[in-house]
Amino acid sequence: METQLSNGPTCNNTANGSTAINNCSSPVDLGNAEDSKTNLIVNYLPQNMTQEELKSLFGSIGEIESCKLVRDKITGQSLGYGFVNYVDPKDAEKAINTLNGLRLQTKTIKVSYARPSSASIRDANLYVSGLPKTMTQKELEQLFSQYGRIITSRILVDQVTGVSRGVGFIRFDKRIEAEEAIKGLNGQKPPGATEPITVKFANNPSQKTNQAILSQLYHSPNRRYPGPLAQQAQRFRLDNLLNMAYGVKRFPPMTIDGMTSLAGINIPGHAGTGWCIFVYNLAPDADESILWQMFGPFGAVTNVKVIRDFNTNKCKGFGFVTMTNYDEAAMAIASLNGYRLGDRVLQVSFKTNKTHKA
DNA sequence: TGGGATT
Repeated sequence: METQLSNGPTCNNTANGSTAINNCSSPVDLGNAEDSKTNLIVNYLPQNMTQEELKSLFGSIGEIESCKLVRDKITGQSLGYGFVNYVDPKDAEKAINTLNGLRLQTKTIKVSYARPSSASIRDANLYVSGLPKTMTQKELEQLFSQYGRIITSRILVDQVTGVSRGVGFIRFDKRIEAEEAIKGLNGQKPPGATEPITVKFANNPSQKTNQAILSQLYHSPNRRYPGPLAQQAQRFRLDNLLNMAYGVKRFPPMTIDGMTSLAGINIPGHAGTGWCIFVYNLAPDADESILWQMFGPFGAVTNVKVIRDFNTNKCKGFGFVTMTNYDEAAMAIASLNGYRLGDRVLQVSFKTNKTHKA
């Protein structure tokens, strides 16, 4: 077993082999008085963000009527967006003004009014390939805007060079608009282009998630899970992120649910606080951040604690991590037990009732 | 040949 957190806390990476040019158009105003002015959709959430963290963040603005993080029905993985419905429309507006564009980890979240849920707005996302490498996002939108209202657009670029990969996405307001755009533009040459473009419906996001999960579960040799570990090693939880956000955004202090109240982790196997994991053979200078970084990629982590000597303040060699979901905790244990951190091989298991005296 | 916006 040689799973490695190769670059440690500062490991620099992005999710895949490509990144996108600016994908955030500004939140749209509601043209329809019947539309809700309290219900928001929040996009581009970090993969690991939990519903509770979403609620904590948006609850700092005002009273929330309901809040939902959208998850894959099968795997439970976050699909990276959610809904926040406020009691007061003024708070919804304030949340857009305050939180839209907030950077969380590698993401820049987008906060906008949710459109009324309707079958007509589903599956309205197009995959476009064969674009001229010189085509900008604005030009792409101009090309497609004749077919309807564009909700989002994006052009994928090479991660290293920043050059367009000739591939993009267009999300229309309505599926019927997307259908018309396919009819009108698939196989056509854009103005000035030498090659025709391909326009088709994009894949469904949850399918990809399922593939990724299955790949992690069944196709990784030797119980290694390089996806989450290598790609998401630098992920921090909401409290870290909010500290960063304070410097930029200035919203009122808040309590992070389930984090400040979970200091007493010594209660063995205590029900209701999640699954407690014992981590052994940490270095004397280990701190909480390394635990967040190692375990965060596997799912919802509510608490970490490094046990330190009272006098020296050095780590006694072990610590604890609490995770909300059993399967995520089990995955973390399977992946991280035997993991080499520096010159130490960690032992990771569910916490038992043993006492560990050092 | 590819990000992730409708509960």
